[in-house]
Amino acid sequence: MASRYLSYTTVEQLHQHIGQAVTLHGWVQDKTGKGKLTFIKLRDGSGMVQCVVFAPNVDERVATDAKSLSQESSLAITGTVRAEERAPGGVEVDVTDIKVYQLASEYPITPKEHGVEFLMEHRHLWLRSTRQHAIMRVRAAVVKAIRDFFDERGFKLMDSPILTPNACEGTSTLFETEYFDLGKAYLTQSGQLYAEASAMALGRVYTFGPTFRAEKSKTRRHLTEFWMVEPEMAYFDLNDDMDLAEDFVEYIVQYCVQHCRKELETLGRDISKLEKVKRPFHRMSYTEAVEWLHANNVKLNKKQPDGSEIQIDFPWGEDFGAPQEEALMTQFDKPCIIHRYPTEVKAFYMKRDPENPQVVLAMDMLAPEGAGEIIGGSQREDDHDALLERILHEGLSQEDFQWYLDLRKFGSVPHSGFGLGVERTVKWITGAEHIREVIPFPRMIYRIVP
RNA sequence: UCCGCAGUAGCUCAGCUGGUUAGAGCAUCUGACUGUUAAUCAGAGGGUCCGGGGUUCAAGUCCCUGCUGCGGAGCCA
Repeated sequence: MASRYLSYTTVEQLHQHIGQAVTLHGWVQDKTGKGKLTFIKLRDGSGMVQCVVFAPNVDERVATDAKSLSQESSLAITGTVRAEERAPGGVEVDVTDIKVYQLASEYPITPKEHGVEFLMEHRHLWLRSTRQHAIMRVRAAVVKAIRDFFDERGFKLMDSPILTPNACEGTSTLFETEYFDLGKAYLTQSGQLYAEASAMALGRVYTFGPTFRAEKSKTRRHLTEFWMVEPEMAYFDLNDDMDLAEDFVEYIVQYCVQHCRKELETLGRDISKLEKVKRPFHRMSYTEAVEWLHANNVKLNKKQPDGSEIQIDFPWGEDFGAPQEEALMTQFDKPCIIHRYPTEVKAFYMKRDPENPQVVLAMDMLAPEGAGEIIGGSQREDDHDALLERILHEGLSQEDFQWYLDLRKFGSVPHSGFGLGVERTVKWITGAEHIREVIPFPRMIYRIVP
């Protein structure tokens, strides 16, 4: 592709240049030598290629430069592209010239193994490693799939504010900051309420941005700062919402299968499992799920007042924890939507099921292979008085939510939406062990550096 | 926040029932080698045994305490 600003070749394009002279710009991923031969593994962001320097064939200066190269030194390499069966990418470069930009010294991340703490402290450098490189490319593909999916279906991007005056859901803890003379402001934990207002203006919208939770969660599924995409649709009921969520997740996964095959192979991901992620997904109500837990003897660990733990039959009305969700998903090899949860465990803005006021029209999507919850959504309460009653019942301030209540006074309609956690989705697709690997610079309860 | 585990060379770790000079591999530096890809071979340098206190003739090892990190739970996407 001709370009005004890209005057050099990238590793990705090398197979189109066999037999030609090219100049590559990148970093030394690794170097080995054998006598008069020096092998430089060059990484340039698009991929990696081995470059071969044979001392008798080049200037003495080039041979010396090649020998002096250290891991992560930056350089430009000029040479001839040659098809090479032994090379992983099928090509090698016979070097004729080297221009060193900077010689790195004592790069801390070696080709050997490292501990998590060490790698996290060097996250800014860890991102250069093959595995992290592959994960970040999948992440970029997931984000593109998300945008394409909604943009191609007539949804409008309507970003929600990050600084907010109050909580969307009373439960979670919020990051707090001073806001001039207006008192406290909080970092958003969901753009949903604003997405609802946007949907009443534009019909079908989505908001996409970072969200913040000051919960002291310490698990491999939690970050304090994570990205969430939240579509909101006027005139959608819960079934429409679930259908859309299904289409959406199928689209993202299949997009990655198609466009990130190389990356997924690098990660050792079993792609056949992702290929199975096609509609229809499984669906069951909360009540059916509880019955399944009973039938399969999955118990709930309950803490006693004296601190000891006992196992009891899972009581209807309790929210599922990670052990229950994991048990439920063992039977499925594609996602499962669980719907109609008990009113008490869900947020105030969810609409009660007209057929059973004990439950709300909520739905969560659980991903297979232990990935857990990736989507939470619901049909929203569209009746002014019912919503007000829920707000007061939760002990929330009517004044804070006046603008939100207004949406039910001026042309209220049935509407629904959901939120998908980008990092949880990338974690599932890449098969990463821990969520900290799937965002460039993770923010966690005990880590904010780098 | 609660429960459990760990901290020894730049990195990953070993170090027995407390015992005299603290170990390996990788990384780094020097040298050899025309096909390496976690190269190989020969050599060299490299330590506040997490901090503080205690027990003991003697502590990397035992006890107390603090700090840091890891795994899990709860909360959630």
